[in-house]
Formats: sequence, structure tokens, C-alpha cells
Amino acid sequence: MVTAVTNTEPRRRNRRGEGGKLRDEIIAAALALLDEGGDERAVTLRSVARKAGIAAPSIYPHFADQPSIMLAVVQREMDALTATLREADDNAAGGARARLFAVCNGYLDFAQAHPQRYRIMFGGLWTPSVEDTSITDADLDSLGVEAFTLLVEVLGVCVDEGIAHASDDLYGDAVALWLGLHGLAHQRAVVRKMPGPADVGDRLITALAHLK
Amino acid sequence: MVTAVTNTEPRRRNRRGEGGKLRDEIIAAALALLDEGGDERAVTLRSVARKAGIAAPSIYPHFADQPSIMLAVVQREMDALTATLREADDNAAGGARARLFAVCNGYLDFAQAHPQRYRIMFGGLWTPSVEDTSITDADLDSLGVEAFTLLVEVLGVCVDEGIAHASDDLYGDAVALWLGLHGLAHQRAVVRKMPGPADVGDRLITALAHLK
DNA sequence: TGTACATCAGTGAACGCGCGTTCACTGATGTAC
DNA sequence: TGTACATCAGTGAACGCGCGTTCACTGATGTAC
Repeated sequence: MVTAVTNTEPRRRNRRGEGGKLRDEIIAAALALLDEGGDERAVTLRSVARKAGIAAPSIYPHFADQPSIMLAVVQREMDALTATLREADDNAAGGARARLFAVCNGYLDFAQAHPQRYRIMFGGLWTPSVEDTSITDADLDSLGVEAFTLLVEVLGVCVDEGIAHASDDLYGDAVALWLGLHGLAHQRAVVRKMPGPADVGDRLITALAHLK
Repeated sequence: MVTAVTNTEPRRRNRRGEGGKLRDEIIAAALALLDEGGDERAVTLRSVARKAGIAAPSIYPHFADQPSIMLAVVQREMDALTATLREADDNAAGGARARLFAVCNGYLDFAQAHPQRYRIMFGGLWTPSVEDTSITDADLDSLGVEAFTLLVEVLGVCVDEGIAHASDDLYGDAVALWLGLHGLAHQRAVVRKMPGPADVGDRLITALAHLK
């Protein structure tokens, strides 16, 4: 696939005071590179600059280094994932069971729709060392908390409504459920062709949520 | 951690007819780089050559390109994993349930003991494109088949002995079980600190194997 | 209303680096006679 | 037993490339007077 690089308009610089807009364009460019199917190695500082139509040094006023760009991308996609799952939850009709499946399948669908994004979010493809980058522990710890909290909540509703076997450790059960979802989502995002039955997602959810 | 690079003996070249030995040394050097904790990006053709104590071009008589080295490493480790699981299975005392836990925990332990190796084996860190490398589809398809076959077998024994709920799709159940194991193993191999209860592995196994 | 100027957004050239890969080669060693 | 030679194992220098990062800069634009 050869993308036409016509580049009719060289790009208009932002007006004075609006320089911050470039930050979003840089993140969008990094996402575009990922979505084009290259893996995370395709997202270099220079390739992002090319994609955004700017010179490489223009990145620096907005990001301290290349890992900072990736962190921003991951943070943004984590928010997008959370919003997607919330929406799936809100739109689920039919009680706790439907809500659980909506959220879990929403998660799996997200991974399948954006495999490269999923890989950098959860795949360990992007493991910055805190030592030699500008990224802090707090940055990393806060990733994905919201989405996981939603899963805990929905699983809790299933237990409360009596459609899932109760356990003394709801949080632990949610971790196990998420690990199962992650195993499938990750494998789908990584492998060329996923073996196994089509309903393997439902099997995982049913078994790990201890649905009655 | 600074490794002393004393390099007392520059390295003895192999005797005539024994040039093939270098192939194993190259694979060992790549594994050593992984075990030192760097991720797969640390395994370049040149870094492997340095580690092995040879000049970079000396790789070429043994491997067509860098991905071929990685493939050899993965193939070797897949065999090691299979051997480990077989041994765990053979040493398990106490019937089908013990065998299942021995194999599954053997898998999880392998990943925890060698996180970087696990990452390249199953983590999608190393996804060579068949187009521009010397690697074939058949090479990739055959990876991990033996280890998975063992899991199917042990799960089958559990069903036969009546300690696991029977299903009309043993293979599919084994896939689901493996996905759960993979989710945990991968997360442990990737993340700095794994949240959740210590017995989450047992929970996954119990739930996904449908143990009674 | 006009103009000088400070500031802001972004550039272009250059650097040193490690990479994969090529090429012609070297020197040890086994073997044929 | 001695020696010439083919072969084998591995080297060293060099290449072009894309990378991250630096530096001094340019030119548009808003603002103070």
C-alpha cells in the first residue's frame, strides 16, 4: 500500500497563542502511524514529525522525548477505552448479565478494532524505563484504572443480583476476569490468525465471572 | 549493573569442520542479552555478535538475517518450555487434578522465571513480516504446538476422570484455559508490579478448566 | 490610525551514533600426494 | 614422513541509513505607544 504524499498545502502554522494545538496533531500523527499497521517501532520522533508535516525539532516544545509522546497516546486511548466501555454499559439492555457482557465484549472489540493501539496500551511493547526518560511512576500507575474500576463495578452488580456466584474477593475476581479478557485480546492483537472457537470470548467471561 | 568486559581470551576459533558450533553460541548470546533484562530491542545483530565475541559479519554464515536469530531462539525456548511442562507432568503425584495444576503452574513459572524470553515467545514483541525476512509461514505456525498439545491432553484426562465438567469441545476449552494462563503470564512478564491476589493463577485454572 | 518591536511557532542544517550489510581478506588446519 | 595446497572459520574496514538531539535562525503576528 503506497500512500500518496501529495502534500498540497505544506501546512499552515498555528496562530500566535494557539501553538498548543500542535500537541494534539502530534498525538494524532502517532496514532495514525500505529493504525497504518506498523508496530510501535514505526513510531519514531522523526516519523511522527513527518506524519504531522512538521520538522523534527518542532516536537520538543511539546514533548520532552519520544516516550512522552507514547505516554500521551496511551493516556488518550485509555480515556477512549473507558468512554467506549461506559457507553456500552449505558446502552446495555437487560440487567446485570447484559451489562457484564456489554463491557467485556466492548473491551474485546476495542482490541480487535485497534490491535496496534491495544499492543502499546497493554502489550508491553512500550515499556519506558523511568530512569532515562521524563516519565514518572505515577504516570504509569494511573493508566487503565478507570476502565478496570468499571469492570469491578459491573461484576459487583452481577454478584448483587445473584446471577454470579459470590466470592469473598470481588476485586480479585475482577482481576482474574480481566486477565482472561486480556489474554484473548492480546493474542488477537498479536497473532496473524487466532485458533480456537469463535465463542471463546463468551466462554472466558462465563467461566471467570462464575455466572450461574 | 556493569558487567566486566575483561575479555581475557579473545575467543578461540572453532576447529575445521566444527564451524557449526558458532550457531549455538550465537543463540546463547541472544538469550543472554534477553536475560540481562533488556527488552527485545537490545538483541541486534551487532549486539549479539559483541556478546558472542565475534565480528558482526561472522553471523551471516549461520543466519540469513536478524529475525532468523530470533526465530531460532524462540524455537529453542519453545522446546525448553515443552520439556519443562512434560517433566512437571511426569513428576506430578496425585492424579489428573495434580497433573493439570503441575502443567499450568509450570507454564506460569516459566514465564515468571524468564519474562524476557516469554515476551518474545508469546508477547508479540517479535512479529517478523514474512515478506521481507527469510522466515516462512510454516516456521511460525509450528511454534508452541507441542506444549499446547500437552495441555489439551492433561485437560482431557481431567474430563475423563470426571473431575472437570465435560464439554463438547475439549480443544476449545483448552484454548480458553491457555488464554487465561497467557493473560496472567504475559501481564507478569510485562508489568513492573502485578496487582491482584497471589492465588489468581489457581483461580484462573479452576474456573477455566471447569473443575468440580 | 500607524508603526516599532517583542514574542511566538516553527525551520534547516548539522552532529554523532548504532544499525544491517557488503567486500576483499587472512590465517589456521586438514588432506592429497 | 614431509610438503603443497584447498578449504574452512572468521575478520576489518567501509558503505549508506535513519535515528535523537543541538543550535542558531526566520518570519509571521499580536501589542504597546
